[in-house]
Amino acid sequence: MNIGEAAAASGVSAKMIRYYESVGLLPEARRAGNGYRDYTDQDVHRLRFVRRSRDFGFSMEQIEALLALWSDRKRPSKDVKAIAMTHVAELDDKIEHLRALRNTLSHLADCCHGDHRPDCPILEDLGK
Amino acid sequence: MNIGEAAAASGVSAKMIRYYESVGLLPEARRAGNGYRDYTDQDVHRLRFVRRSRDFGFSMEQIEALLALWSDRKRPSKDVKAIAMTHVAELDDKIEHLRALRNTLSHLADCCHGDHRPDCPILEDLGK
DNA sequence: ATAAACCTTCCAATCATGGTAAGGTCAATA
DNA sequence: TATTGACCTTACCATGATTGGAAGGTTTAT
Repeated sequence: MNIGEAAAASGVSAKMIRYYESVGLLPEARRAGNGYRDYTDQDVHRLRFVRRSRDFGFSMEQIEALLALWSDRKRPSKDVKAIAMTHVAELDDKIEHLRALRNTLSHLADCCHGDHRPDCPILEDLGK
Repeated sequence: MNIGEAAAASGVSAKMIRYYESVGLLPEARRAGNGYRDYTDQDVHRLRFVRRSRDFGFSMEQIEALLALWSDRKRPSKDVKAIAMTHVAELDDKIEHLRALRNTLSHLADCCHGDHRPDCPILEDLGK
């Protein structure tokens, strides 16, 4: 299977497949006689795993660890859970941070009459 | 005032002050006789404005627009409010996206017993 | 035969920030 | 006065994840 077909089947762009290989997240692909990368269904399975992990917002470092655990049929589930819980905590932090920003900004905007007049509590606050 | 003093007074690092200048977010700084950048209290005020805008998560493009409005004493407040509301909407989108991820992942983690056994619904889901 | 659609590698850009290296300047101290 | 240390200058390199393009080789279909 060409890289383009593997990309279409996995949802990971050909660009990213090459990139993941170059940084060592994925092993070097086998090459066909013409020098083209050649992928199996199992490779595509792994690519989909990577894509789904990315969709969950895991960092490449975390994905590397998850991939290793995924390949190890004897891994203890607590190792996986630890990575997942760490990521949940990271997400909680980000969400809380954004929520606080959003509320402050929204409050400022509510106080701005938003018409042709120049008075604006938003700019006043930013200028403090 | 040297760039270091301006950095300390504004909370924007000297690195970032030079960077903002290089990309045109800030005008080129006056130079003292020795070639050092020279800042006034008003410059520091502007730097603080930029820093606070960054703290709010505004993009540099948005900050550029906000700076222009800030400098224009006749600006209509609705122009400012429009930028702020756009950013609130962006934040809402991000928050909602992260919240959905967080809940899905948290649910998967709840279903993982997290012990020495290898069975793990998290990896099972990622492998789908 | 030719054109389109692939593939290859290499290089550059994004955004905001930090680091570092090589060199000039200024202030205080031995 | 000489030196030291703390500044400043410009110019690169790196990050993380991704996209874009150029230049060139291969396959496939017309």
